[in-house]
Amino acid sequence: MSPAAPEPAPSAKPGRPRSDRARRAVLHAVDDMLIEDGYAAMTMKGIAERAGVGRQTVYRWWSTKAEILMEASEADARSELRSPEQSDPARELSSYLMLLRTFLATSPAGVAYRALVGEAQHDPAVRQLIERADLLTTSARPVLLRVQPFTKAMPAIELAAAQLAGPVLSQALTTPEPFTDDALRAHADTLASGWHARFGSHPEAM
Amino acid sequence: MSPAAPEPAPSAKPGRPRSDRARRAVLHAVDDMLIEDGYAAMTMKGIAERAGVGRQTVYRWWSTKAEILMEASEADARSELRSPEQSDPARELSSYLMLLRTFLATSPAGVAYRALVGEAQHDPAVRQLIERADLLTTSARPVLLRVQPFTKAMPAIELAAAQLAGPVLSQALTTPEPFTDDALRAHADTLASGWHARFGSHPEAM
Amino acid sequence: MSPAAPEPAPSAKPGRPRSDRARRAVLHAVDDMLIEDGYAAMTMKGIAERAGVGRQTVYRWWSTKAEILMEASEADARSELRSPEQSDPARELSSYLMLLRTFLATSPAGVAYRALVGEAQHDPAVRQLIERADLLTTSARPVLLRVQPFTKAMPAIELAAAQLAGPVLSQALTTPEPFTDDALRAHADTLASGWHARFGSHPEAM
Amino acid sequence: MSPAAPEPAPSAKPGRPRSDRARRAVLHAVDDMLIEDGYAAMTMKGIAERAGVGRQTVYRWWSTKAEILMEASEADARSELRSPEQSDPARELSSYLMLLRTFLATSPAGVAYRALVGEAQHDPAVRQLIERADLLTTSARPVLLRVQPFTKAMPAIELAAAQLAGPVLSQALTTPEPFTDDALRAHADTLASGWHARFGSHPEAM
DNA sequence: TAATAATCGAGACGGTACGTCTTGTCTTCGT
DNA sequence: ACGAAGACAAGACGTACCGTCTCGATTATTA
Repeated sequence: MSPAAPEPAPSAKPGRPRSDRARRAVLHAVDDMLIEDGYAAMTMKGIAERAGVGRQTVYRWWSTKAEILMEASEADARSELRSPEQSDPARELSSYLMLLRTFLATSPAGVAYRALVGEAQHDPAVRQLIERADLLTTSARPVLLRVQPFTKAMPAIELAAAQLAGPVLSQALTTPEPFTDDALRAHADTLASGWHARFGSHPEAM
Repeated sequence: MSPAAPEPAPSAKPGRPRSDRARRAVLHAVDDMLIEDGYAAMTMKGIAERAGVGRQTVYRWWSTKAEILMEASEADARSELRSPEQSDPARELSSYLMLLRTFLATSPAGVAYRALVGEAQHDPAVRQLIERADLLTTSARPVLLRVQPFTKAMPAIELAAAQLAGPVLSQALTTPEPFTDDALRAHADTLASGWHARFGSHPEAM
Repeated sequence: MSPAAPEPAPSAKPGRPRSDRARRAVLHAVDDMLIEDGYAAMTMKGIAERAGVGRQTVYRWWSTKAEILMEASEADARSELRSPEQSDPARELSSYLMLLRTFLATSPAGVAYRALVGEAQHDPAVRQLIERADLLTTSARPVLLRVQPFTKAMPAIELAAAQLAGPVLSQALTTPEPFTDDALRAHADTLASGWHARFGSHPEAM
Repeated sequence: MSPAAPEPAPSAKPGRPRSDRARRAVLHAVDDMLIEDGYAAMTMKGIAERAGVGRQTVYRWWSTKAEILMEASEADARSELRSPEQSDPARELSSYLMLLRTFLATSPAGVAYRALVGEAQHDPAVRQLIERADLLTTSARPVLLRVQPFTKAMPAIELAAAQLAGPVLSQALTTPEPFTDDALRAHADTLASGWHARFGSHPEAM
């Protein structure tokens, strides 16, 4: 009887709206399959089947498995790399380094990131995704900004971030064993010294 | 009586010996195709056809295209990363860094190395090849050994190599632009200072 | 209101339906290739390419080239072996024999049948196809049923069919020259006599 | 002077003579493999390995597996199809038919013959081998010659052989079950009657 | 006693079909 | 219009066999 406003949705577009159920199913499938089978064994076909979703639905919203993986893991990656503020500058560096090392070595989002960096070496489109995300600089920046006031000559943030995080990423990508805590502390010390730190809250400093 | 040990054959195996012509054709094909088409577009089928070689012949001697690429580029990579001795320690570090940066950015062997590091993230077998080669430590070691006498506290070679080369490799793998010469010099300075170097203040120290 | 038999769809299955265009292209390709190149030179790969069809599409609907060939030629074979009714029993036998001889020697469907009998000796699956089709008995039966009333002791249809058609098939499979018309008439006479026929000399005998 | 040229051998050729050991090993291998794995699964490679013989050695003496199989089985086939003389003409025909049926159904040489007839439909070279051997006429001829005096109108030997043996071969090649003894006796009777036999030396005849 | 020559087993060679897999597109139905 | 199902053309995968070739070793005849 009601005049029946047939306008159930705030979405102005006609037709059936995108199914959020399908979107989440795909993202979860990708997350799971990466851990269970690895990146190489993941296929668009497999993802669609695992998600219980039509193949075309996947292709409609994403071009490659890398793109899906990016969307599935980027938020996690950023939040997991948010290094909490520390009591002193030396700790800022070393606790960030440990966070990063563990993220790359064991976190699902870290595994995803390594896979994406790998794929970026073969596929220019993935390369752009990785460059845009720039996870290293992005995650190191807050730490460096907190440490900067205590140093006399830290270089530009981009270089400093590479100096800080680059060795850890390289290690994760090319060697079997990640750095120990001691190694990371030594690395932090080297950089702190190199940046002419006066980390003056510590009386003996320099 | 018999004056000679009856050691007649250096080739003990029966059957037709391996064709060196085929081996070289495959390695050259891989080298060329990587530059022309990129790693992803390279296929075992394509390599065999390009080399004018049977498919089975490729599979007989190599398991994956990564393995071929490794054999094709490893020697080049090692020789291209042999950093010539410099007049002073500061130059040792920075000229190695520039060599490494340019190798990764433009050398065919460097492109191959990046592709292999990429593939190592997807394939454990390639991962082992990369770990065994350990190009960073191997190439940085001679430089570090020459610099070490001038520092008071350089850490273990493995860590020092990662500190030195890691940022350059990470940059090459994840960002669009390689480091400038200035940035590399700044990085060298940072490490030298961090390692408590007494560079040059004692020029006679050499 | 209407009871409305809710039988809207003959195709209950979801998904894209089978392409009849692809099916016919494959069957035609097989027909042509058998004549042009022979059975041994036909390959699943070649059939797919000749038909302009994906390889998987062929394998999806047929297991072997023999299966395709069977489907492509069975209908033709049956219709070509339908021997028209004759004015007298002696003619029934001899005209069927000539039909069969010429079918096996020159008809494309006859060539296909010979190839399939050949393959049946190597592949049990093809063997079953051939056994199920039982072309000899099937094609001879109508002839024998028309002749039977004029004989006193024709054996069971299966044996009679083998007696009638077996020599012609054997000849086609193992010797260079097919039987002449005279030979076939002599064969028909032998069987007619052997079956104690009182053919036509006594038309009222019916 | 020369006390008899030392020419002990009909083999005038220089060089190492053909190894009879290798020849027999190949023939045995083919015999065994046909029974164990079937014709289709036999390969030149497999035969060589099974015989413990080089691949080239096989190709040196035979072109195809069919040729080897022919050499391996022809002698057996001929001797197994030598039908012993019987006490009366009716028995001549029926005991030959039973011999032939059992040969085709169960004898290794019979299996080989069926495989060769099969291959002959695909390969003209094998076709010629089969035509030259003409096993049916060859084996039926002695029987027919012994029976002929007792018939008034047996056709030419080739046709008579096809009439006699053709149904049995066709049955063996295209149907699952071979003929029973009764069926073969009925077939013999039909032909005998058809050939106007007077088999009359036997009072009860006909 | 050597030289010559054809054989032997072994196994790599360039090719090519096998049957399976994944790709990205398309075509159908039901919601 | 979207979503699921699944067929479509294309083409790489790694394996098997093809028939040829190249080895070193063996076994004959001829000089």
